[in-house]
Amino acid sequence: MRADAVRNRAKIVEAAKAAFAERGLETQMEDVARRACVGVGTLYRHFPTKDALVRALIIDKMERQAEAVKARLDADEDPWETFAGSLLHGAEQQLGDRALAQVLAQQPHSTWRSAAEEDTQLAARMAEALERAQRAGVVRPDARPDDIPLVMCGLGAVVQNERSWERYMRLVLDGFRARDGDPLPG
Amino acid sequence: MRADAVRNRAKIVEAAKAAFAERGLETQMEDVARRACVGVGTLYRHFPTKDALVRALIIDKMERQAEAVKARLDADEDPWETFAGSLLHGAEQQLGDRALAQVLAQQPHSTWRSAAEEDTQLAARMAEALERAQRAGVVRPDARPDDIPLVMCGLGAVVQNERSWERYMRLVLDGFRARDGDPLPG
DNA sequence: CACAATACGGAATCCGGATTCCGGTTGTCA
DNA sequence: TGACAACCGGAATCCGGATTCCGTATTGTG
Repeated sequence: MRADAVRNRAKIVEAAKAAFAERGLETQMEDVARRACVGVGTLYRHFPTKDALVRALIIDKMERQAEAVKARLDADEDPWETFAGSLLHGAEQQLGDRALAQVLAQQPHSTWRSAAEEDTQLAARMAEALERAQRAGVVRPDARPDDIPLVMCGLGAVVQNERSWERYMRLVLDGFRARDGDPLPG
Repeated sequence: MRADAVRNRAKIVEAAKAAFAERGLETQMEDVARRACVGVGTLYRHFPTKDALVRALIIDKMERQAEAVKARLDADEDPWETFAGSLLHGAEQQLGDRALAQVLAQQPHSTWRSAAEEDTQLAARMAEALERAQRAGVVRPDARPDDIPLVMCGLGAVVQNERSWERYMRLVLDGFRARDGDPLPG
């Protein structure tokens, strides 16, 4: 790849990250190009489609998140802290990236969203965090790994709309903690 | 208003309800018109804008929901049942209406969404249900009325994406029940 | 240094809807 | 029943963005 092409690609990715984080999915390709000081044509030579661009950004974000969870698991601290901390970290991630929150909350993308979650092992690692917490007896035993996407999905909506996402998170976390009451259905 | 105009308006409202419930906000004005066996022009004479049409449908849904909550309050049964039942009823409502779920989960509409909630007294009545449950000691005392929209907003996203919305609801409800642990922030 | 081979910019094109317009109908009232 | 206003249908128009195209400008190779 030619040197200028490499340089431009980097500029584009940076610009796109910033733009989508700030404005969300409505960000226009021209905005990205302008921010990157590049023509739309160039943008399209690097990413054939707006969707492809978004996909790349999201997968990148998820990889980072997966790493963060791994770090927590490796540190092997208090199981509850590991679990809750990972979830809260994810929430902050969404708070700082409108596009991420939108993708997590919306349906049309769910196909590759879940694919990405698995590819990046994010799902597996979160499951591990959950299981440890359950073994330690600090999370209800009837919680399941796939309850986590459930919560992150809801969070995506909350983060975009309401100011008190932190109350939401705490409420849900207390739901995970709960031990009395009816067991979860299905 | 001329007789045929009245008839057409009714047909349009019915068609719109069905179409938006089924397909969500992506429903096209022409689809609605076709279902109502009416030209787009007619549709536009009754509702000046797609947005106006959606607004009308949503407000209607909320009114019904407000009535349902009132009915529960009037019945004056077990406070927990009243509270949880109202929330679950809302969830079912969203399950049966893609557009409703989308509006509740998405941001751009939040302006008139909240307006509608207040107009229809839905907010006030949910608050009442919450308070009763708190007085009865079955809901944590640090929960607040505006935690409810939070949850319904998240639910909007969950309902669209994941199959197990019921697990989500139960988890959240257990969060409301919780009494130990840290108090909710902010 | 000259020539391909690659990249670039950004105006022009394309497209999927929403919204408008107007000649033709229908309902109503005297 | 006749006249007129209120309605209709749906083709034509408009618009915001994504995507394509092509004449130029850069690179790096012999």
